[in-house]
Amino acid sequence: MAHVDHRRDRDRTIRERLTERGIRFTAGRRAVIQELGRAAGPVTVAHLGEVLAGRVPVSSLYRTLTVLDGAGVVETHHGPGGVARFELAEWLSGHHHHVTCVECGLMEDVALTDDQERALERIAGTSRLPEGFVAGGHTLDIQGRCGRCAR
Amino acid sequence: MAHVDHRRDRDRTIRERLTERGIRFTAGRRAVIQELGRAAGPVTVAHLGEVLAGRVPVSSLYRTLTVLDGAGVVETHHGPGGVARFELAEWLSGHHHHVTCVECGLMEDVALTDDQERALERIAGTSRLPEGFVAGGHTLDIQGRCGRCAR
DNA sequence: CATTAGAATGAGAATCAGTCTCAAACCAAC
DNA sequence: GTTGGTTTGAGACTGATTCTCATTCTAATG
Repeated sequence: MAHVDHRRDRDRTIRERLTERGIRFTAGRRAVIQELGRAAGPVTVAHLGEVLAGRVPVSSLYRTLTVLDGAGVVETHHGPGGVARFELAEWLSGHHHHVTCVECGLMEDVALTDDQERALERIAGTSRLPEGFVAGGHTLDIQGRCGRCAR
Repeated sequence: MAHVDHRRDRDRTIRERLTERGIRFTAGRRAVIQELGRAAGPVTVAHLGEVLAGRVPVSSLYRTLTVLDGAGVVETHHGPGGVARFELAEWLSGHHHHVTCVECGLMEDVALTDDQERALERIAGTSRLPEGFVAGGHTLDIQGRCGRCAR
């Protein structure tokens, strides 16, 4: 499915997907999705809590994110420190990879060129996996230090 | 630095590295390292606890792993569920990547061919990173289901 | 071989991210 | 505007990880 570009369209698509599964697209959920759409990479619950300034309590944030993950609308990652980070699923934001700051844990999106992506796909697709392992996707993660931490 | 092959050599090298930093290479630490050397991929503290059958208490395991990580002897990863997994650093085990089971969190090592690795390095090295980000290493992670969970 | 100072250990308390519970609020449809 | 299922908020709870501190070890020294 193609990357969904405009907020309006995106919200409609998400609403449809949720409705299909008997899940409501409520204000809190919309707020979380909007925030994820703004972010430059996967964000933590702590971040969402701050940005949404208490409008959505932590327990609801976690629940919302779990529900949305289950519905395939958000994806969950675990950065340094074991803190979960969330972002819109790739069918909404486009396929991409991440850079991770080993110092502060910040994650940001990195898009590859089509050539790079093709090459990466070939690597992932032809590598010898452990017996019985069934591959789904792949992620290239580049580690280093973010602008702030690099000093 | 080249991948250290034999346990004897490996332990000597590690001892030197630790000694340089005023860190002792004690029985508990040796046990942990030996176990990491046996594993087919990054393992959890719970796993180490079982395998070492209570010979090393949890608090010591965490401390040991933290110390060894700080000394560059082990590396820490965070799999699904946010549970930390530990493995020997690459200068000891050789550069490699991982497959991750999205179901149970199992991680196993995957080595690429030299060609694949070169291609991957080129991709990581030429991708456009966020302003100010200084890249260190890269990791290709292949997600899917392990033999057990794929059923 | 005894001394000693710094390093390491064990046990349990403390922390913190994330999950669960349950009563109250909501929503969509009738 | 009633109803039944869904969502929400607050706070209790869990489980992984970290911290504390008194005790034990180690390695170097005399």
